Amino acid sequence: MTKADIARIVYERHGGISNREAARLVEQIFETLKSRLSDGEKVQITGFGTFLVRQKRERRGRNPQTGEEMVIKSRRSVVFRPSKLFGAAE
Amino acid sequence: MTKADIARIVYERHGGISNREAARLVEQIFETLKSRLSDGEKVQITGFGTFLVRQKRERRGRNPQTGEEMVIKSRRSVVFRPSKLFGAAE
DNA sequence: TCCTGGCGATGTCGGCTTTCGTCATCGGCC
DNA sequence: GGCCGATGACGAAAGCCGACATCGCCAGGA
Repeated sequence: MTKADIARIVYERHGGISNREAARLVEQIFETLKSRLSDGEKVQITGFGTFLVRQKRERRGRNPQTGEEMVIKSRRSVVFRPSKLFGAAE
Repeated sequence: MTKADIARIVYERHGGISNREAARLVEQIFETLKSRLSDGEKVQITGFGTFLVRQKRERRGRNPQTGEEMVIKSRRSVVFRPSKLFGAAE
């Protein structure tokens, strides 16, 4: 499933907006999420899950091509914590 | 940040829809995502990230309250793979 | 609908990091 | 006002991430 699929479903279910507007809305929502997460902000979508930003420390790894050890730099990552309300999680 | 914040931003930036409609849209989008992921489907939002459904095998754990060993049952989980395009991931 | 540019998946190793069970309480989302 | 999510305890097992080339597919514009 992709953004286009989501936009189509929004268009079909919502009514009153065009396909194009639906696509723009979907784009806007994910751009907003991305922007906030990039700023380090936590995002909580009740019933869906929570996006958290984690700061990961520098650590050792290796170049998988050469086998040489190298440093994986400290960086931020985004983790998703699904809501316990997800169905069929069996 | 929560669903309400996202809805407000959608309302502010999009125009032509009410606050309430914006909230419904946001709700609809995440309900759709949740539903598809619950069905085991992968969801890819280019530029944002990919949600994957993983089947995790049964494994050992322990009751944190009693210290007794117990089994963590096999189950499905959703993992999020952020796009490499996330900014400020430094 | 087509075309083109760009995004994402894939595989490799290994030391370190994260996962998850239960459950009561409280803050906050809807 | 009711429901959802965060929190913490332990430890075996699962997952992370570097580089990078290639190929499949997404997405936006015409």
